[in-house]
Amino acid sequence: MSHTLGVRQAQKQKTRQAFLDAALALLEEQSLSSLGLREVTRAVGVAPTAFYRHFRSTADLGVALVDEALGSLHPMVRTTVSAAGDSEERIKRAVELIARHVDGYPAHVRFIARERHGGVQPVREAIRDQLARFAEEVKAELADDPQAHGWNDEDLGMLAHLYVDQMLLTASLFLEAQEAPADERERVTALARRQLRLISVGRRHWLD
Amino acid sequence: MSHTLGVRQAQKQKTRQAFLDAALALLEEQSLSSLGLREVTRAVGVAPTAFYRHFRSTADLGVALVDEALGSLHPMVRTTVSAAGDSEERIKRAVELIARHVDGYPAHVRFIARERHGGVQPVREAIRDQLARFAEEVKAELADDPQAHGWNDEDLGMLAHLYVDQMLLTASLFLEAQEAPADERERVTALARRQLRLISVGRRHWLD
DNA sequence: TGTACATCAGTGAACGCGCGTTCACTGATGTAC
DNA sequence: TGTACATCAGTGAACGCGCGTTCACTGATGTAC
Repeated sequence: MSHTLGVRQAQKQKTRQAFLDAALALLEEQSLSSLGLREVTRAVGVAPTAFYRHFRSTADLGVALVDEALGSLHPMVRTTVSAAGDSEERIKRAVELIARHVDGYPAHVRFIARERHGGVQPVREAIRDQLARFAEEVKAELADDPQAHGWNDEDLGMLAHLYVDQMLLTASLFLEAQEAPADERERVTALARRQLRLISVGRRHWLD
Repeated sequence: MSHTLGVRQAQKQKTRQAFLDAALALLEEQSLSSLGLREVTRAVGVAPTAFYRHFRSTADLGVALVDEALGSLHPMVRTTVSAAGDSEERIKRAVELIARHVDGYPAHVRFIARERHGGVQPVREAIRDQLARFAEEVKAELADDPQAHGWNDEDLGMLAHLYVDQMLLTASLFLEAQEAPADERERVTALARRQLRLISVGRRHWLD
């Protein structure tokens, strides 16, 4: 038996989501540190004061956006790393999955790439923590691979971070490619594959 | 015989530099997209209207900062890549050079990391272009290395981009480490070395 | 070298505007009996 | 089921403030003769 929310709670959540959506849209063309409270409420269509019923500040809203954005990234990372098949096939699939995620959630990707090094400390910290959790997940996934035999914990962590950073950087390249001539997408795909291939080679001969 | 600037020109350049310095300092705690014109002039100690004698807008000032910041990065990149010695020694030296650059120009590093994916388009473009030039330089440097025998142009480009991104990411990790417990620096050093080592291994066996 | 005029970096007053935050409010939803 | 009261998401007026930009200005520096 599922817990049904009261009408009031449901409406509140709906408004909250409207704030998150509106903010994310506005953030395609600016940084969080310049996002105005009134700007967001205007986009949602409520009074400025309604904002305070949901968030203390735009920084607070930003932290909520981090959870939403990296939540959607979670399944992608898992699928990417655990993709089956031989090395070349896995690389192809991984890059494809990244491209598809960027197509599906461009604003989320942009937000994370932008605010990871952005001007709002609590948001930077939230992203750092979430990415660290990601890296841990990736590390666990890597440890299961027979190729990881003989690897120590720190080496696995290093590789996991390398993959996570590489994914994010590739995602942001795909994002830029969205507003570029059509062949840019293929250039990014080729580059990303090549880089993953080099990491694969390094991985294979790490213990030589 | 060197061309000496008139008093007027010299004073103007001095004020312009004061604008750049003040802006860079203010940008340690916010993004360019929220930097105010009056905020900068207040920090410099001139009237708000003086700003327009030097820049059209804060975005324009941002582009000027890109040139300054990546200008200072230039020598570092060259030295890092061309560092002599065997592989392990080169890696140690490279990571050390990055750490030293971050100590010397923390605000420059922060600015580039922040605005690379930031909310101001012309600045993003300026950074992208400058980093592309960097990658070209690194590529030329790599091509001179005997290890590059048999590598095609695209593979060299891929490796160059990988190094440039890796350098920037490492630099921004060192930056964060500045306001963390002392041993964080060593953790970053160890991680960066390990990652460069993996890239080295991949590079060595690329043509296997 | 001295004089008369041109240039132009920096000034200071003024403008209209949107900002974040406060406060007492309204009226639909929730709850106790 | 009906009634009386409590809760609380969203309102709307008001505030003081700093913003970007305009404009005519000043006075030191530069230039022509």
